[in-house]
Amino acid sequence: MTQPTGRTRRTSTTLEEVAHLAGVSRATVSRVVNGSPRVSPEVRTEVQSAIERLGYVPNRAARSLVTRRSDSIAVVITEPTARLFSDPFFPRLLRGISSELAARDRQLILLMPDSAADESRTADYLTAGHVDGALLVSLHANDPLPDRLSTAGIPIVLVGRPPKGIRASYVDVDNRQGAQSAVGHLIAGGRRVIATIAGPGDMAAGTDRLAGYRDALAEAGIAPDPALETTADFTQDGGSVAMSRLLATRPDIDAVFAASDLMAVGALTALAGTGRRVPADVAVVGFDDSPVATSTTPQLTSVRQPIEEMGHEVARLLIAAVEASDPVPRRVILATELVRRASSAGRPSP
Amino acid sequence: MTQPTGRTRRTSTTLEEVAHLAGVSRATVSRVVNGSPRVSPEVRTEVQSAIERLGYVPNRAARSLVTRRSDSIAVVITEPTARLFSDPFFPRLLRGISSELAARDRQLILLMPDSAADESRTADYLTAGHVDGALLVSLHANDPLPDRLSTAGIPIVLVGRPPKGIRASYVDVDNRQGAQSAVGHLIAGGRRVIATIAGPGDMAAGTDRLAGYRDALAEAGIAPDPALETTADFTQDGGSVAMSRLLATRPDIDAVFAASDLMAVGALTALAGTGRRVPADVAVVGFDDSPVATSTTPQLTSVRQPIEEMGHEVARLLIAAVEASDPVPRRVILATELVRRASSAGRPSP
DNA sequence: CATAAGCGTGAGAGCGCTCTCACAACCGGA
DNA sequence: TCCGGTTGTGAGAGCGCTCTCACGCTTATG
Repeated sequence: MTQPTGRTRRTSTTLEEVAHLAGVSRATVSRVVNGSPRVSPEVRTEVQSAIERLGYVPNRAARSLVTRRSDSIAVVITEPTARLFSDPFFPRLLRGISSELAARDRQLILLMPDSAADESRTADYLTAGHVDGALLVSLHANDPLPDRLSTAGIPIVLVGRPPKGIRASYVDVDNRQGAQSAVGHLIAGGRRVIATIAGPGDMAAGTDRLAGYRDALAEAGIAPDPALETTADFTQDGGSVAMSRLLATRPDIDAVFAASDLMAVGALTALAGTGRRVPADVAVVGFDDSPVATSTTPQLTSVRQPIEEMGHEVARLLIAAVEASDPVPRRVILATELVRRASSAGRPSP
Repeated sequence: MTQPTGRTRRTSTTLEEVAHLAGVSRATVSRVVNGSPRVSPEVRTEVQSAIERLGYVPNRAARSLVTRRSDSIAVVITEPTARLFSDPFFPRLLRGISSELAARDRQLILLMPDSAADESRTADYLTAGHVDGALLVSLHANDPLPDRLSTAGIPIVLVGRPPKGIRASYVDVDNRQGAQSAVGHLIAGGRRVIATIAGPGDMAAGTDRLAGYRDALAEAGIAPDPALETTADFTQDGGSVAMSRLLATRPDIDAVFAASDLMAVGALTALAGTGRRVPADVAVVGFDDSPVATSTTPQLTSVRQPIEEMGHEVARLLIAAVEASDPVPRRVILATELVRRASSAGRPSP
């Protein structure tokens, strides 16, 4: 065997070498590696020990070339800077996805386009067939990506309920139920003038949580009041401004449900600015149960989401879609849990 | 051409087809695609238009098989859960790395091992040659990964100065200088009894920031006092406990420099618990300039790190190492910037 | 004018794997 | 006993690409 010229190359062991050592053909080694049942037990163990002895690892590129699968999954995070950097949602989700993919022996290819040009390049990349499927993390309305990918035949699964008009599998937490339990908790604590700072109207998490808020009021027989509902952009500053706006029209508010912890923090700031005490004068509940919820004074009651579990679920769904090439969209909704802390303690005298 | 049986397959265009359309050989198309200079201008444009017309995209697997490069880079994040989820460092870093890799047409393969078994599997994966190099993000002391990879000939670059004994390229921020400027700012504000809550002694960021603290005191001619130095684990609770410990021995403290914003938040809580006012009685400065710095009352003065830039730099360094197969370790140190906010306002009467 | 030296291009091998097909060995039923 | 079926294994093609080598042509050099 002639040694090629040029720089050192780590020549890793090949199927051929394993086959030779085990005294069988390449095909048989391939069968063992891929778990085909059509191999006699004796030959199987013989091959396995050869693999062990040589430290053989299949060459992904070669396999990929013939199978036309890459065994890799793209995770696309298209999110404006602000939230991406302040919300622990993304690392937690990635962790969940990562552990599921690792367990299934898939590569996680991360794409974080941060400009329009980038997004178009991302779409090109994905449709070029370099990945078996894609997980789309935080879709904004009118994002052309889902359509482009569906057209190209690339399986996708979305994290969070997609904007209207997009037909695709997704995994979401039960935002509506979570919000309802949060507001129900406020009502149970004796609050009656309950405002909400909802999320953007073009995001499912925004509208669903608002719906849950209304559900809880309806269930308690409290009439809804548009003056108690406002929206913000999930950020702290937005929450602060929204709270001030609410207080200006309804100074008698005794509780507020914010659709994110960050907005709840903003609300706390605004409330403190008007001299109101939390929870004595106004109770506050957030959503997400992010770390910031325990760094405020008082600590924030919040709705916890099973984020890692979302990651697992979304990865599982995508792998199933890739393997089945089964176009029936599925959705998985995960339950939330209310975490009670000081910011929503019931009022002493109801 | 016979159509293979089985499910639909998206057959993408190949070099062969482009070559045929352009009336040249595969080799020439390959030259054009890879930017070889040995192609006449006429042929080049002819080929390019054929590529355009067919929407040709090279098959990575096939290329990889022959070049023995994967054009993909692993990013390994080995970090205990707590910090990963509360610290926006990671998403920001990933963004920086991602944009650099995308620009250089490399895939970002994300690995987040979350158990010992996982870590061993990660090492196996990396040494199997599936990636051209690896970026190791938050190395703990005694991590065997750098050594294993170096031995296997996989180029690595570290984020943050590595623990002693590891010889590898890395990118870090100037922790020492950053800490020094923070403490210098406290001194300039008239503070004299300045404590520090340092990070863990086995992390470079911990020891470097402590050194910067001492530098600033020395420069101002203030004698160091062991009773004013304590360490914590970069978490909020740790910071709170540490602050209480400091106050117990030195109730006359008039300023504290915490080596992370989270610890600074903990310190704020502990200070409030003893009735001390910030900044009137005690000034507080953090490190990281994370979003939490603006959600506290008062807002936190902090040392900002160019995290995205770190991501860019570290990716650049790794690609250079891969291409040059040049084993000379390099290090790049990036400057920090002090962001002044209310928590460290100078005292009215010095 | 002969020879050398470039330059642009094509032919063809081969990267490591999977998968189809052929085939030998063995089985049980008529 | 013969034959169709099953089972385990091997031979060999070929996935799409790069890269070496050879070749014909043009241009400088002695």
